[in-house]
Amino acid sequence: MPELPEVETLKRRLNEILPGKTIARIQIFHPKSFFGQVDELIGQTITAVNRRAKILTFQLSNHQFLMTHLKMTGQLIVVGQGTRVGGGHPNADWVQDLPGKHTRIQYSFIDQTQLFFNDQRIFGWMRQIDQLGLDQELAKYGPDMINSLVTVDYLAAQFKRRSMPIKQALMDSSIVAGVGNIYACEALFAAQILPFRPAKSLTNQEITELLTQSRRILFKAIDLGGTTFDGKYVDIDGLAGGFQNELQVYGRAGQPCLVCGRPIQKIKLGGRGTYYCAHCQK
DNA sequence: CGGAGTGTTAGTCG
DNA sequence: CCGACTAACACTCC
Repeated sequence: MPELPEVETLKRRLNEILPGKTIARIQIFHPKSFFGQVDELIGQTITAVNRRAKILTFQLSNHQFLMTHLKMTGQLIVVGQGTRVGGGHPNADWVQDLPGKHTRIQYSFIDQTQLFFNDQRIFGWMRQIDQLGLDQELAKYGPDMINSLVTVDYLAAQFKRRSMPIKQALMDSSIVAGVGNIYACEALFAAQILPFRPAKSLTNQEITELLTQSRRILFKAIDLGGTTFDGKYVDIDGLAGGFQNELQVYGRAGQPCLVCGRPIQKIKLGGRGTYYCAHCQK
């Protein structure tokens, strides 16, 4: 589930409860889910939680970092005295006893609070890393779409030398970070641009509109706490978001376009499900 | 049983 | 070296 708005939502929630907590114990249940030195983390206090692209970083009192990418199915859940806070991929682990079937790492803090990293498909990871390593990792990413560093001129320069579909260019994190499959579909619909158009074919006016709409949608999704698909879990306080009610095209194949009434199309682009309106998007 | 799923990266080829 | 394309990662649900 996690795209930029979901990760940002998670960051804000974690920042309200994790700073000041000291790691007492770490249990790794799956070797592919953790990299780095556990010893660098034990006894350290979390001072802040930050986000860049879809990556979360936990800053520690010894100037090391705990870094995580949830990929498709990762979740972070903090369980305290009668409280449960977190976010990420919505599934039954949100409500079940933890550690559960998909718990890959468990952090225990000295105040008895627990942090669980659950990840069904084991694409996600957490790692211990120092400042230099963190900088090197983050250097692979273009600026966040919601960062003002992303300008029409910047995007135009990137797009004009690429023949790949604009949707793939929009989702290419080395060009611009934080736009995943859902929000790419939604932004292209809002900007009235067909997803398979070569990136280099966009006019400056179209790029301007795409940038404006991408930002608007991402900020709105953050305001609503992200997108939660599985209806079974949307009522759980503190975990679910509300943007699923705002989706215009994603997941609506065959249903009427909310603007013109014609059926929403679904194709595959770069191996990903792509939804659009053949009439409204040019 | 086959296919699809909210993300990224390694490898290949031109 | 760059861009385009594909497979792979591992698991659950429909």
